[in-house]
Amino acid sequence: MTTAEENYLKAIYHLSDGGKKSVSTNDVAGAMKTKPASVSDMLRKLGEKEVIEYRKYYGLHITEEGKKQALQTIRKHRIWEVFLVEKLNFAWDEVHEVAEELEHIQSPLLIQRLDAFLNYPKFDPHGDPIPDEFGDVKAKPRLVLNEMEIDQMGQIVAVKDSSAAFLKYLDKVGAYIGARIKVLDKTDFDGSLEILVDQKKNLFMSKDVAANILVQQS
Amino acid sequence: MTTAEENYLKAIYHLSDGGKKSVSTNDVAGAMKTKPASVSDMLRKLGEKEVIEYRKYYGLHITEEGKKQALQTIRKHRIWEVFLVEKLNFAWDEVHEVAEELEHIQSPLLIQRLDAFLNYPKFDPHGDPIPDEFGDVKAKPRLVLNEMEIDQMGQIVAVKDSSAAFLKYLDKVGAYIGARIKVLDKTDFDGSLEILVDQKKNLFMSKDVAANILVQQS
DNA sequence: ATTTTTATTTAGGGATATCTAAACTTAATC
DNA sequence: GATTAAGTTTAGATATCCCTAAATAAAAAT
Repeated sequence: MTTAEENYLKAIYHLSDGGKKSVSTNDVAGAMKTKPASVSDMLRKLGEKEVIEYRKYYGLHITEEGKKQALQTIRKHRIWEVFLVEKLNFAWDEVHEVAEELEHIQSPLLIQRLDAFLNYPKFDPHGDPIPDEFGDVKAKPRLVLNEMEIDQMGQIVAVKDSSAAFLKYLDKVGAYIGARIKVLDKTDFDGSLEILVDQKKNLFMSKDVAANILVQQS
Repeated sequence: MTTAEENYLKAIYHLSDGGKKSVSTNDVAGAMKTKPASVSDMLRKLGEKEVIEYRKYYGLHITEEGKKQALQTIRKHRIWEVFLVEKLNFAWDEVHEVAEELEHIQSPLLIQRLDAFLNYPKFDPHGDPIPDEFGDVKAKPRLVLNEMEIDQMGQIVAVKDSSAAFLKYLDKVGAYIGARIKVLDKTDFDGSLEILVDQKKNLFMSKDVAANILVQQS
């Protein structure tokens, strides 16, 4: 597989939501920032390699083999992201571009050793799970914000209370679905928390608020 | 610069002995394991980019700009080698291929951070010097083997005594010009050393023998 | 000084990955 | 159901990097 093929396949995997949905030529062109004409050509090739099932004019489905290969690329990408953030002190929003290059290095031994060096991380700095070498993905654990420990990081994925008042409050304090958070401090006395949002904003939050925020740990 | 261009320029830099010698099309084809016809094409391109000075049928000279760029690629290659050996426990003779890929990752920040992470190494695992970010190369320090400290590594580069008897002795114990060594132990009493050769062979050596072996430190 | 050998370049072609423009298929609208 | 719109594919180009075969230049040999 060439670098371009790997990138297409990875995009297709994401667009198909892990193989669940059918994907169109235009979808792929959008994701890859190329023209539909270029995509048609690539889809024909990927079809021949049997990593996708391609029917002209009707879009494509990723095959089991395709999924496996896409997950290996995703695995490498996310392991490199962990390395960049944890060892080289990159910020979590600075790593994507570089990981995009590093993921194409061809060396099973390298990724195996790197994984060990990083102590077999299960999630990347964005909170996304790292597939294992067989392509198995751990479901992202979800928990209520007030159950997190100090120094744990995660991403806000949902709220329990979706009343206008609550959402308005979240908006006011700068929290939102997708925000990356880190628990800086917890007060045993009242269960209140101090949270770092997007690596910049400090936020004090009562237990009652935290109990209504669902977080995906990383 | 493309990956292929970077690789050609690096090969040219080495073949020209750092810009001292003129290089022929055939030399480059040999080093790159491509055909001379392919090289001619590439030389024209590199000439247009003014990293080499190319005269048809008469070979080429690398330019100052070319040297600078080649040294940056070499810098990246060697820094990655240090990473692979020191952090990921690769053997020094396993790293070249992977470093050959890693050196083409385009991110000045990455190499800067990696350099810091490795504590600004001056030599790669083969004992070759790592150019700094301006392309300046430290001369390789040479010293007599018995002056090395415990745990220091290096490469045998020459002998003071080149008598047949001495060379025969070296051969017998498995030491040779180019051998990679590490000082495992030193005995103060008689100045004798215990040496690891090529990461496998243990060797006891008297002070008199060690005093006749020149080593390049790394 | 001519011939032979060696080195090098040019010409033409294949693979990858991209593009624009034109053609075609399917879906949507009237 | 015909027309229009949207989506997709094909055709033809360009750029990179490689190849083989043929042509040409330079060096070596007679």
